[in-house]
Amino acid sequence: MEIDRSLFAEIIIPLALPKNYTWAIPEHYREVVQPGIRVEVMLGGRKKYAGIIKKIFAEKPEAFNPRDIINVLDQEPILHAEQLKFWEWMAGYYMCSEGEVMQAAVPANLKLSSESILIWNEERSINFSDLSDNEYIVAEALELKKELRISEVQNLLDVTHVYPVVKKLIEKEVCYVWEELKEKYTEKKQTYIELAPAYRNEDQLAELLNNWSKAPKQMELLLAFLHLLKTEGTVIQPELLKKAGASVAQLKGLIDKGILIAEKRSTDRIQLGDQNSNISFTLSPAQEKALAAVQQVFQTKQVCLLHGVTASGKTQVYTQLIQEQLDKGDQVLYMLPEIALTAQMIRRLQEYFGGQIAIYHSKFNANERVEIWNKVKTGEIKIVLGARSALFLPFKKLSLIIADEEHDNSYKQQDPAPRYHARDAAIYYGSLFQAKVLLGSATPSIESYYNCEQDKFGLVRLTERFGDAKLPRIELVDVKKYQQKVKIAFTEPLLEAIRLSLEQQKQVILFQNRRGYAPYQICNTCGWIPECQNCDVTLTYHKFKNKLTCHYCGTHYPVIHTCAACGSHDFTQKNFGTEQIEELLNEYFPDAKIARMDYDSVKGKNDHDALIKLFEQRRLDILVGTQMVVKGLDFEHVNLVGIIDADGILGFTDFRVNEKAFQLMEQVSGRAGRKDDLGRVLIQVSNALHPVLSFVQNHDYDALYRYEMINRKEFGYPPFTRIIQLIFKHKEKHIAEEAANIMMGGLSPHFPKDISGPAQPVIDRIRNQYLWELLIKLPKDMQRISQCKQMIMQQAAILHANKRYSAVRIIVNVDPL
DNA sequence: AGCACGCCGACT
DNA sequence: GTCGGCGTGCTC
Repeated sequence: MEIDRSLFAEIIIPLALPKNYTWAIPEHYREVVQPGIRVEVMLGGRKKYAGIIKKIFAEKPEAFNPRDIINVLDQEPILHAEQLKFWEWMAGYYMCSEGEVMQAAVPANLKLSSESILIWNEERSINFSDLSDNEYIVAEALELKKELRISEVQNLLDVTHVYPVVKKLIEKEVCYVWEELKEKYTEKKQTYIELAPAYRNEDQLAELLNNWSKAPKQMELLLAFLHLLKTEGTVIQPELLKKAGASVAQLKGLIDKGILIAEKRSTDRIQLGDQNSNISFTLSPAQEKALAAVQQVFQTKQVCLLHGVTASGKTQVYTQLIQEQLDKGDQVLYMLPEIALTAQMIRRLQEYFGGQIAIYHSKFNANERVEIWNKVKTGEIKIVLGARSALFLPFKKLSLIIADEEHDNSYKQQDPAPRYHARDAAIYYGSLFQAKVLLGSATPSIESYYNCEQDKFGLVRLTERFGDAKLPRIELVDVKKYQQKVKIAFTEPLLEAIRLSLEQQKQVILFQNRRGYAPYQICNTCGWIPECQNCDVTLTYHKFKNKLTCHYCGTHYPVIHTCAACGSHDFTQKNFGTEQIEELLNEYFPDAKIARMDYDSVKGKNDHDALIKLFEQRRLDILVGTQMVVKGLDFEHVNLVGIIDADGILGFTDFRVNEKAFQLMEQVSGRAGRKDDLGRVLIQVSNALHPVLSFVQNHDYDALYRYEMINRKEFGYPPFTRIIQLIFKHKEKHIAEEAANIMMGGLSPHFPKDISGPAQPVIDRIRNQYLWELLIKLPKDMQRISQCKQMIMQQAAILHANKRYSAVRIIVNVDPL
């Protein structure tokens, strides 16, 4: 028998396949393949993908005949072994495929796209008599060039639909389709302008300038160049020409004279700039103590929670820790929730670390992301400041991960799989590198605090605000005292407080957690409330757009004037959104400069930064906003924060109400007051006895924690358990419900006490799909959890084998919080 | 994710 | 009679 020396590779391709597929490695690629290298593979009839080799083995699979790899795309792996391990863990833990993890992890440009190409069929006898005019044109071009892209065919023809023509040509065997995998990543080349070596010393340059006689325009240009060189370090052609208002010809004059040189080279889009500007700063004694305590914790524990009140200067502690890693030559990942990644924050860190820091989040363009990817891989980039997606960067020698604002829900990816929690995943990822993980928050999540109590994480507190600043005074205003029948937005005490602040030339932040103008409207005759057709959510009136909007799915509706239930035309608008609050403020304070910050008013990221800048520079007096005003912003001159409607915050339907309400109110109030002025926080509320309010008033996180622990124990929710949420989706309500309950039946013999059933309808219906939910609450027992996951997969397979339920989509969400 | 295969409504 | 809708299933 012939000895089979063939090799095979398990390859991850960016698809939601139930498992990884295997391809054969042809003889001539044997020497160059290794895990982490991308290869081009064929899947199905004509589709090609760039997949990543996970592992290489010699045993031929029995069940199928692997196809050959077509091509090897890299000379060296695009990631390290740690990342592949991390993907595997994530797929297992969050119950998704490794392909889905790859989708989330790898920048689009490292995944490849296929572009169809038409190839001239040499075998066909050249007889064009049976072709139409358009077909003839294309066929002729094909005969000449042998191949054409679809896009080129488009240019050739004067019709909008090229596909029918192409289809006919293929049928008539004039050509066939080939597909080319094309690397989308193109290096950006730019023309750099530099001084010619002869003029690089001061004397030579001075002499040149002093003896300048002709061409004043060129002189001007040269001076502009020197200025840019001094301020920016490097000079690129378009910037120089723009700044000097000069033409290419004038620049060419200087180059021809041998004074300047132009060089085209690929730029690094991320400006790594100069090293460490090292603005020195000193830690306060409290910060010093906290830093030492964190270091102490890291001696014995991998994870440390830094519980520091707002404006206690956690960032300075981080900075110090980051510096330590840099001194060791290691890398650091600093994660922030997307919303807190503001220009203000970035600027502050760049001041400390100069060009060594790279910013990374999903809104970056693809080329930039690839560059950062590569530089993190080689270790050239030491610090990455990024949102949750930065966790997937191919770090080489990571020694510290910071997850700031650890409690923030946006660390959890909800929609496309992998439904991962970046804070939790960071702890596993860190463990692969023996890296330490620092969680920071002024209002820690209950589960993290619980982990501290269980001695799993270390806990360090920072209870003093930086620079002697005091915590603001928090006052409750009982709205019931000030309003008659109709709900009002502003009580007299709040108006008075705003007036006072404006008189003192101070700034005011008003917080209202509802966008739009009026959150809902109600028919005065029968009480009918307009709702979204998809989501069963009340529609919010937006005055500016003059539309009703569903804040859940984003659908717009024309304004409704006629009641759908009784035909009455008499509607009342209830409650206040930020839009209306802003309008009311303009009436109350016509002279104040007022701005609104919410999802509708800040479209792009730049609008957001611009607004913050305006406020920072005190060009605005009052800022009205939703949650957006809360995150990671420090303003020097705010001495009043008003919470318009605390009832709205305390009345969420979520079981985490209290935790969320505390977080929101605590974070907003943190915006008030600085060293010279402790500031005021006014909370308008009708239920002034709500316990959370007293926790907020006393800034007493521990009291909230104890209160929540009792609540959670009653409901059997985390942190005592691991939760797996199963969502069943189907067009027909009862089929989704039945499927959910059958799953429950299948699971309950094995996990009798863990499942909360029967299935519950999920709050909303999205895109005509009905959603039913099952919750499984498991003790933190590794074996039991993996047993349960296996059982879920098994039951799902059984369910799908039944024709009736084969179209039920099952979404598995592990730790759905 | 594609894409082919396959089974029921409005048209040259 | 067909063209074409999108529901279901498979891809190493």
